[in-house]
Amino acid sequence: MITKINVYFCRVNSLAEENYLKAMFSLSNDKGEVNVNDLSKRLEIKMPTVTSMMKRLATKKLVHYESYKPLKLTDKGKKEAALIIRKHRLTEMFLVEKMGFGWEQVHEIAEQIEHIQSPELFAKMDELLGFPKLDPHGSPIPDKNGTMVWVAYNKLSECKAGDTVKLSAVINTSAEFLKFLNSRELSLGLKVKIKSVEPFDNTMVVSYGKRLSETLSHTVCERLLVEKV
Amino acid sequence: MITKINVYFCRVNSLAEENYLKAMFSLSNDKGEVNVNDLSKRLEIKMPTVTSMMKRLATKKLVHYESYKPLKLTDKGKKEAALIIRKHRLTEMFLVEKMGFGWEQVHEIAEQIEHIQSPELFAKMDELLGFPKLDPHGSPIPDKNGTMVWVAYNKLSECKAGDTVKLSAVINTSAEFLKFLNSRELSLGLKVKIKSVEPFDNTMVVSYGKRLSETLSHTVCERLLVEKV
DNA sequence: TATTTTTGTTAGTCTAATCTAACTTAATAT
DNA sequence: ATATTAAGTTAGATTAGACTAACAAAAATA
Repeated sequence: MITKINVYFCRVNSLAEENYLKAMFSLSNDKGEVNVNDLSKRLEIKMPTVTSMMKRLATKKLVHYESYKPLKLTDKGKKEAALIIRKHRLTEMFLVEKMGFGWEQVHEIAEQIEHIQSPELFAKMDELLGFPKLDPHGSPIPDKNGTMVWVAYNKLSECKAGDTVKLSAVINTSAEFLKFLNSRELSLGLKVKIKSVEPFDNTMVVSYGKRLSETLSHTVCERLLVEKV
Repeated sequence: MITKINVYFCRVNSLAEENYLKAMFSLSNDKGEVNVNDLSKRLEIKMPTVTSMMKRLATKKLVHYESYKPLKLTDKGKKEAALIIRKHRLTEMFLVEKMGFGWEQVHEIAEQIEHIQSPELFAKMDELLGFPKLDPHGSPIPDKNGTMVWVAYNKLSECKAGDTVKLSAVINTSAEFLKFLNSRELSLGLKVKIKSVEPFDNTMVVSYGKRLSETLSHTVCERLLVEKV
């Protein structure tokens, strides 16, 4: 006799749990610590609720919890969080690059789709996007194992005349800023040569692609992250 | 003073409620009636739970509920259900046609994505798919208002020699059957002419596209729905 | 028609996830 | 150093959504 075992939908962590993990991940300071209060504010959930959830996540070995001490994700917790962020960022990229959404439209949708349980779906997005390492904000996309590769970027504004750099990421993306980048044909991966820096206002004159002399304001250069080449 | 009103996420019906509505819709008989028992079995949820949910859906005017009488969706309930089915079918089609999934892989994923709250996402899928009226099973896709257009189909097996018909839908799709159709270049929308019907076993000889003489078994003809042209 | 079976309901329990009120510990400021 | 404020916890209530056990109504059958 065969016993039927239903494994339709094996959700390891609930939707609520996933949201706590993700928020903790993004709020962690350099020591990996988070305050109950900050978490409470971020999630718009009252502190006692947060405390009780932390106790639960601790029994699941996702969080180190000790009364009155700062919260910390365990390695397991970090990995789970990174995998959710992976799904979020892949979704955002997919919506923008493959479905024609505007960048400002996709966050809300990705907030929901990041909870979908289907490794195949996200593997397919990854494939169709060409296995990107960074999303259009320049934030790293964790890999299938939840590993996030952080590259040490420099701001373009910190480079000096004569440097040749690769455009790798963008800080504090706004729809307007992305439109500006588009209008100047500035895209991630682009090689840019710094021709001169105006000492008065830190404006840079750069060349790239077919554009041999473009001027970028300091405000713009502060928001562009580059790798030296 | 401005009062902040958060309307981040206005989920009208919970995930559980949506699943009840969808199940009721698909179990409804010609009178639009469903039994508590059948619903309970379909959802794998015990009858008392179903009863109590029905009372809740009744207060939300989604279900007509009277003790010991068959359940019925209200018009409002039917509409909500149809909209979920719309999302499910658009998702399945999108996964197959735009992302390269196999038909057998997409149901599970669509079961989750159908609950995503984002009219924009599904409008975009609809657009990218060219506003399809039928999914690859030949099931109708409800429109944005939850209206489902049912076309009166005939089985191919019920047609006679000399008829020319348009292939419009498929009954009881299995991965194997769809593979078979692919291998013979039989696709929805295709015009097929019936050359002869073998009276012994009801096998049909048909021509279509570049194939001037293909033989289709009765089993296959029983599963192909057509419109006369 | 009377009995049995199936279907549906009621009552009460449980867990997840939220809340408020009251209390405790830690941090800040006088 | 003490008083005040901020941060964190405990206790207890609430709602959604599930369950089991027991009962009631309707349908099927003898």
